[in-house]
Amino acid sequence: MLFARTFRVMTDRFHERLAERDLEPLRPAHGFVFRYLAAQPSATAVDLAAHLGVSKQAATKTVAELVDWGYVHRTPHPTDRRAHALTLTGKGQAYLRFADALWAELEDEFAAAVGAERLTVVREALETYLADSEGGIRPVW
Amino acid sequence: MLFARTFRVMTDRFHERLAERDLEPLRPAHGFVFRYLAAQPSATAVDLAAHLGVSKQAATKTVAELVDWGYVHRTPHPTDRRAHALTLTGKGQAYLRFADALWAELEDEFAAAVGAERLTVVREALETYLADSEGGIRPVW
DNA sequence: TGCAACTAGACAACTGAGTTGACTAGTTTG
DNA sequence: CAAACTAGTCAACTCAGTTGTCTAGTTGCA
Repeated sequence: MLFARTFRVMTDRFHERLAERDLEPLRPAHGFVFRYLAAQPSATAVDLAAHLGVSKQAATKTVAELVDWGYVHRTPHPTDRRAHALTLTGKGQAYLRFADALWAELEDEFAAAVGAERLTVVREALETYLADSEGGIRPVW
Repeated sequence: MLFARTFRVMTDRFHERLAERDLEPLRPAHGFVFRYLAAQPSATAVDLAAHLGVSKQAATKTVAELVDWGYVHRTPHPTDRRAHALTLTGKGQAYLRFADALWAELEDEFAAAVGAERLTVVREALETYLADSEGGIRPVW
């Protein structure tokens, strides 16, 4: 429950600050899309769906939104004529940088509240735990 | 992002184990309802809605489900003839104990992965951060 | 005291982010 | 080569929320 509540507080703050920027109605799930596409250039919608743990249709819908908004573009897939390769546009990359800065800000506040040493321990602990738990990640928010 | 992913992994595990018990289709949000009602006997649906950060109608729906499933019951409100006081049934309390045990199990596994000392630090850090952030909590899951 | 303003819960219609099903055209494999 | 599989698209559907409305109950103030 502690994790849940902490996560909630941080996410709320993230989204409050995001809302101040008057961007498109980006959801937390979009964050995972951006990150995945940044890490996997030329991913397809089906790849993304598997990664996100949703149906291909849901992934395709999300991608369509991001394409409409100018964050992602679709190019012909190098080897499969049925598929599109999805890549972040410059706007998408700029958003990712902005989001990273925002999360860094929130972590700074966490450090201010609990101490930088503790934050370091927390980080290490979480990284260890996640290394031990590798698998697909699906956003819950 | 670390928080998000950690949270996700733990929640997934919680719900996998919950599914093994063949209970009603309880959602993560229900967890918050149980806890709130345990802490606030005689809460009303509107109280719950405010706490959860949802509309009164959404809260009422959720309560109706839990009433149907036997976890919550409604009694006349002591002072307001329009309202119902919501309380956990024995079944509701038993579920809460079970859920707590399950979270404790997950925390044990966390400790096994990262060390009990680190878990303690993590706990303290999160509690400090939350104490600094008090406000309504709404489940994101 | 009476009345305007407010409010709890219920009912209803709606939204949107997912789901499943179906289909066509493209791909893989034996 | 053909059967089996699959990417993306379209469509219908689900469900956990939303907003709007309404009636009866409550509060506060003149």
